[in-house]
Amino acid sequence: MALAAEVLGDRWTLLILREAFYGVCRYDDMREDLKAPRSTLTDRLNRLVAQGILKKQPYQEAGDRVRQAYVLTEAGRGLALTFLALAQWGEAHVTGGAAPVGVADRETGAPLQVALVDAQGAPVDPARAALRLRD
Amino acid sequence: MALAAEVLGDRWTLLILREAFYGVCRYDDMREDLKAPRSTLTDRLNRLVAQGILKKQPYQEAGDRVRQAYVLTEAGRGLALTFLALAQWGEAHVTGGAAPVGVADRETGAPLQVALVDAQGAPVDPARAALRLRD
DNA sequence: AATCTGAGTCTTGATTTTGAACTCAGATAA
DNA sequence: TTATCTGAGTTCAAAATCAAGACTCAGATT
Repeated sequence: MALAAEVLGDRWTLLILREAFYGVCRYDDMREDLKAPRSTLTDRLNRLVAQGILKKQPYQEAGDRVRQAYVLTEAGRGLALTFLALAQWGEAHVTGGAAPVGVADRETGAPLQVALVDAQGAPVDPARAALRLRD
Repeated sequence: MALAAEVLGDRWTLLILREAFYGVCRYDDMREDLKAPRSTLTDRLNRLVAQGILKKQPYQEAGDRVRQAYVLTEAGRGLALTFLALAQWGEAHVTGGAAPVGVADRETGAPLQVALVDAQGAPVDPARAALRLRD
């Protein structure tokens, strides 16, 4: 988990990833949303690419030259659960209970939750969880 | 989630919380584990206390004066799922697949997982999740 | 030829972080 | 009583990092 801390342990990186999950993938769009300084944004994006969490994807719009988009890689998409858990926490503990947002199914709208489950899918209290060496 | 980023968007804060989840709660123990500079550690601990994620708890060992321990509050413990999800991600994507650790039940040793589930507890693909405004 | 735009780089002053030394309060030892 | 030890911090100068804004560059448009 030390490496994971290396990845997420930065305000801008966290916000950039949130943008990426929202589907924002262009430099200037992120810059506008986040109001991050250019040099910082460039630095964080490059770092995320080097870490294999984002990748540059060339794209071209009609009557314009080729540009780069930053999109989540497979590993990057794997962080979704972490972000959802964090959003769920913020909702419950930061926003004073009067939670304005929740996690829901993109298509059906049904409410979803991040939870700890055992091999049979039965829910387990997070207090019971511990990191263990695999056999 | 912007506030959540405020909380977690810092390398030392993330590592301090990991220590807290491991049960380390004394200033000097953390300092030794993390090798963080004293001033930074003091600053982050105070910040976490101000944010209501840790609390100071006086304790006294035999033949010693009263000291402060830093323990997770209810809100702090609520971050467990986020950390477990992060650990699970690190395991799968950072540690190159050959994962040495996993999440398991503290008592029975049964393997556990952080997962996205619907209201009935059935697993859902994280790609389907979106943040939605509550009705 | 002049202008515009997305995506950067460069420069410079401001803020943060670091490491090392210093402080403080109570317990114990001499 | 004076000295010493320890956990838990402060304080301070030097080093690293960040922010804001100006500058660059390449290709499309006027």
